[in-house]
Amino acid sequence: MAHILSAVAWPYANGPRHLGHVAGFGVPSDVFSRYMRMAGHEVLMVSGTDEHGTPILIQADKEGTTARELADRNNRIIVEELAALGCSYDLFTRTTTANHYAVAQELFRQVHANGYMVERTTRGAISPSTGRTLPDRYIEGTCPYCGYAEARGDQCDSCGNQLDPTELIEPRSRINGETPQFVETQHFFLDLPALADALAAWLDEREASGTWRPNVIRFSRNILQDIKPRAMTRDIDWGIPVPLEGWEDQPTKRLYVWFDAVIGYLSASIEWARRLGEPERWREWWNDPEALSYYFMGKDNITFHSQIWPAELLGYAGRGERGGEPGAYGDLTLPTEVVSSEFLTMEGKQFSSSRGVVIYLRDVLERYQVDALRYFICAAGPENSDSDFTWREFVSRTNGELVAGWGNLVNRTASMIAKSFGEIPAPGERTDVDEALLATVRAGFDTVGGLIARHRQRQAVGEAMRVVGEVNKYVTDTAPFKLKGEDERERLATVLHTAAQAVWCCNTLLAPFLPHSANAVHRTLGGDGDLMPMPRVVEVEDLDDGHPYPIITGEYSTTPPWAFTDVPVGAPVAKPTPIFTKLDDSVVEEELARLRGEDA
RNA sequence: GGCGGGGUAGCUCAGUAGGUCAGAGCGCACGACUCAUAAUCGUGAGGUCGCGGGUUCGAUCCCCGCCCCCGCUACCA
Repeated sequence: MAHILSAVAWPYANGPRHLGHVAGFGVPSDVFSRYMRMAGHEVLMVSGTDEHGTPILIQADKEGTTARELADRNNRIIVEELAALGCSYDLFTRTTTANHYAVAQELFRQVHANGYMVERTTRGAISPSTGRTLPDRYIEGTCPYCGYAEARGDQCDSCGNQLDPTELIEPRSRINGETPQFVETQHFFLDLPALADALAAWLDEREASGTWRPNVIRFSRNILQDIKPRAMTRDIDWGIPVPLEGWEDQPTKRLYVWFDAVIGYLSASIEWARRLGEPERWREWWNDPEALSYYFMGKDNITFHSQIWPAELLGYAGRGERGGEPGAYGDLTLPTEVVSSEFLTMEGKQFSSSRGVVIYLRDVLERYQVDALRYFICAAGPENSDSDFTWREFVSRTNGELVAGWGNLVNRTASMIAKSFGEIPAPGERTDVDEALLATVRAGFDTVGGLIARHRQRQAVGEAMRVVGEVNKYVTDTAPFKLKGEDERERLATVLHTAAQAVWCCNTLLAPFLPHSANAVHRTLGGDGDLMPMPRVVEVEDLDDGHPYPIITGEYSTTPPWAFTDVPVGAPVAKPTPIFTKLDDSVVEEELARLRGEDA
């Protein structure tokens, strides 16, 4: 048994999440966490909404509200949709808690004290009317190379040249059109070069473990090549104050949103322990060198998890070339594995809320079964390369695999049992066919479990479905529906018991992927209550400042073991109702019309 | 431009440290069966494994060149 930190990327609180988001981090992290709990490990799964940064501020301005109000609203939306998806967080919180502020400031202070946070004067663009940093992306103007009038400050979309915003002809703010001011400004830089050797040593060790996905480790090594100090503060009035004398009171200097967002993994762990009433409990996942940590995210986040976050941890511990010592949190463990997904596209195009190429999670959850979506993501998600979501494939996988394959197996098995016995029958003597099926099912636990542990969920779910296929074949071959004679009664009982036993176990194999329907199947076969625990949304108050907000949490100690368990002989089985809903082909056209903006 | 990923049956993809490696699922055709949401089971057709060279007894898998698609390129998160 190990302590496993399941660290899930923090969704940015600028609106509801779309399928690309949950395919990248939501579902994979939940499958992994649920499986690890079933396998007997002590899992701590944390995340929250990331609420600082320029985009939220701008959007709030646009809507005539405050950043805080906007964050409150979007936090609630995201909490509700992730809970509905069944993501079993121990704590899903947010970056605007007093606890998070304190933890982020503690890290900054110690990294600074250890000498890895250096002050520098830089030239940057600010908005003259607000004094806020104007990120390169928010400046546009005429490209000096090709004359394109709407080049962005970081890159020209027309000719592809990389730009410096000062090169733009007639630069203007994309936010309000004003001319940006290029000013000298003081910022703190994380001295990544001073931590580069330590980072490289850590990556060497991680690479040697052989478990990282190849593209992730390669990319991480790559960005280590020309590593430079990176600014960790911004001129902005929305964020965490810089906890140093002379800086604290400056209303326009704040920590860079990415500096604080990754600290959320630690602060959420601490908040979880505090809410539990055992405030030091988080240390089991963070101070024990044997503890394992897995970070789930989309590939656009790799830099922050395989470089910035480990650098912050190394700097905090004083493990760079300048030495130093750990702060109050002690020596914190670096990521065991950065598990990055690729991107999900949508009918061949990249998701884009602004261009309307988007399917929001909540819309899907409103119209379709949550496990149908989870199934699609597990079976066809962007695990090792980009993958495409199409409504046609969604319908075809749901109908062909979930409904006709798995759901129908449950249904035909339960129907026959209900009709012939009304309860799970006790088996008579088993034949070779029966034993062979049970052996196949038993072997499934090692195979499927091993694949999930290695983050090969597509193959894992495929393997589980292959076992389902074997059970369907068994039912067809043994043809219990033909065993009608009184002298065949015992054989019938044996066959139906074996089928029920196999379905019972397949349900366990599929439970990390399909937790909601696992509960339905469980009851169909006479099980008591829920098989898989579900997260719940709880209204809480900030532990330090009383601000109310919703969290996702749960009691997962009742998680069933990842093992062959006996189907309850004698448990009543009634005529079943189908677990999964078959989708009409018209869904495809309907949804495509919706995408085109026609109301269906 | 740089870095990375990918181009394998109609579709979605797996695969080989080079020699039963030409595969799976879906779709299609045919057959079996009827317990089940017309679900299930079996059989079959189908591909010069992006293009051109090279190394080798032998390459889809290694090397070189080329074409095409996609992503990232670090102060948006």
